Amino acid sequence: MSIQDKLAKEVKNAVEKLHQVILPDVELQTTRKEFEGDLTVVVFPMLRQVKTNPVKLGESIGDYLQENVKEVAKYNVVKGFLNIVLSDAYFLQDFKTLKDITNYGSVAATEKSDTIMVEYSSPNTNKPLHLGHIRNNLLGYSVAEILKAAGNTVYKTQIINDRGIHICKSMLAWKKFGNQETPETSGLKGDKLVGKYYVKFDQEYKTQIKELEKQGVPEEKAKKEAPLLLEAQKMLQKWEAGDKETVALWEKMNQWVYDGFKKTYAELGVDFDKNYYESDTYLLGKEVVNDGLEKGVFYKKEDGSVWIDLTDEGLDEKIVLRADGTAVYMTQDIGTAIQRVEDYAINGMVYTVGNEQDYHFKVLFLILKKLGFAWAENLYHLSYGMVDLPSGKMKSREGTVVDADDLIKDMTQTAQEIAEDLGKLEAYTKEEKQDLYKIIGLGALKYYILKVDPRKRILFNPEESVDFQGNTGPFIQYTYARIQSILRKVDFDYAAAIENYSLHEKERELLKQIQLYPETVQLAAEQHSPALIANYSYDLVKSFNSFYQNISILGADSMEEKIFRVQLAKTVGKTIKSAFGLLGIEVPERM
RNA sequence: GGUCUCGUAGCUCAGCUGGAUAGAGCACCUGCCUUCUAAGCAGGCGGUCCCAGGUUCGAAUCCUGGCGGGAUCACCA
Repeated sequence: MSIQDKLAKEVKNAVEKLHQVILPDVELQTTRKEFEGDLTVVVFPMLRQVKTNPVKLGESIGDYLQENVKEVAKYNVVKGFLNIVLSDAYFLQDFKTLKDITNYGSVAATEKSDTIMVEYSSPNTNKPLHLGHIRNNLLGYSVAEILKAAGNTVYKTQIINDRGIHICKSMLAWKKFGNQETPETSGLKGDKLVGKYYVKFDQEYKTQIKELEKQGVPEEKAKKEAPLLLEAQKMLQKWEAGDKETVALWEKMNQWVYDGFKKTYAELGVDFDKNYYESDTYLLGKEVVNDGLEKGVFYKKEDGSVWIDLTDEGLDEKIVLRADGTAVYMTQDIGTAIQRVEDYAINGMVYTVGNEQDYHFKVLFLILKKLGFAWAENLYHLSYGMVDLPSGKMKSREGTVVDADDLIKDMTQTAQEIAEDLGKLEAYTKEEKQDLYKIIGLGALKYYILKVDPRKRILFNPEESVDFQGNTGPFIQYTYARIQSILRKVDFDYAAAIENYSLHEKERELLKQIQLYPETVQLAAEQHSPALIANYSYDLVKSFNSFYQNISILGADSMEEKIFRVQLAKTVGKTIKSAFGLLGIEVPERM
């Protein structure tokens, strides 16, 4: 039983004994820094049932606890707040077991655990990844890791949008203007090469529209009738008909893109257990829709299109199959969801997709529920805000994007400049340094993105580079490196548990912070929020640095102190590494 | 217009399942490297928690109504 549960129970006992009143529950919270104490009982709510003054009641409960609970050292009452000071013995005892737990903070999966598939990234195959994808990737990867740590079995996946008119645009432009250029001949990364032709298409398309307008064609009509667009549409039809040449080109160019993505994912440190391709799953969706039509979940309009009526739920009607029988976005997502459950026996899914699709997922989840799937109750749209630039929205077609590869390179470069300025790394080889710069640069970027609430939109200003000081990734990495440095210097055995020890205020603070880790992981999993882990890491590290700067570890007076403080430092290091692992951020042994 | 979402210090953000005097970082100002890594620590400056009502012993937090930003309401994905 946790100390919180134990205290809550004892407070109930106390009130029952002293006032013959049975409390429904007891509110316990961590004591605010300004007051002396570790845990605080809020007395106010009890006044409804116990007619007395809050200070007196608090004091009588405090007396009872001090006498009957061995972990309670003393107490004080301020207004209606009963502040409880826990004994050093309690903290030491707790730390004794905690310091040797290998996966501190994580819970192993059991038979009762959920099996959850986390979808993230899910790019189109016509252009390279940009900053928006980075946010998506980091969030999805991190939430997957957090769910794992919280005791779930997790599969990571992405759905690749490999079909549709947008791919045909790149293909057509390459065919027309590409002169058979390949990643090898151009030296361009595959996804960059394909993206180049996507932009090229748009430029040519716009030129054609202007020319048509000059000839007196209205803008709307020109947009629809530009020869290039018509040609792209024709290409899509050929693709769907299985035209050999078109399919071969499609395969070739998609492969270029996959090769490019592979590199970016590796740089970012994210991975997938399974890829799904839209071109594979959209047909299954159609079958399911037809089944649902028989069951009466959907209905057919006169023109043959299939719809679902969600007006009872406060939503609109939504199309699930076109009049010509072809699949829409929704059809494919229905099919994909069902395919996944068949493949992996999952009972829950997390979709990491931008908040512009809130409505889509609301509808998707409702449809799956109406189709009667039990697992539909356990679907979650991890919706996140867009990443905008000071100039506004990022648009691939207009070239106003922060490219993922470029950004990673820039961050590494900045890390290098700062490190060279500080000049602490002279002793290392070129390769070691380069690795370190990447770890730090990526640490800065990942932390910067993950520390904010996913729902909020991020304004990213490339001019003001991401910080490396204060509440940042490098700050936390630095503390980790510093701890490792201390551990390397230790020349005595520090395995023995310390008892009968009087805790320093800073040690006590730090211990309390360490104790919070497991519940933070659980909360982060419940809320699908890496930000909670990031903020926890920061608080822990602040606590440690204050401890580190104020009292000496290796220079402590007694051996007992030295041993205990080294144990503390080591445990903090372990916790930082674990927490950053959940964020997908590496920690360096030195920096 | 309907729906969803965000609004906290000059800037970036915590806090939001109601609790004490609203917290960090950046920026600005003061101190601290002959002793464990100063990417650090200690401190100062800085707030009508968008506004107005309501519920409550108690509201940044919950409810209602405004205001402002964003998203969405396609036989696009």
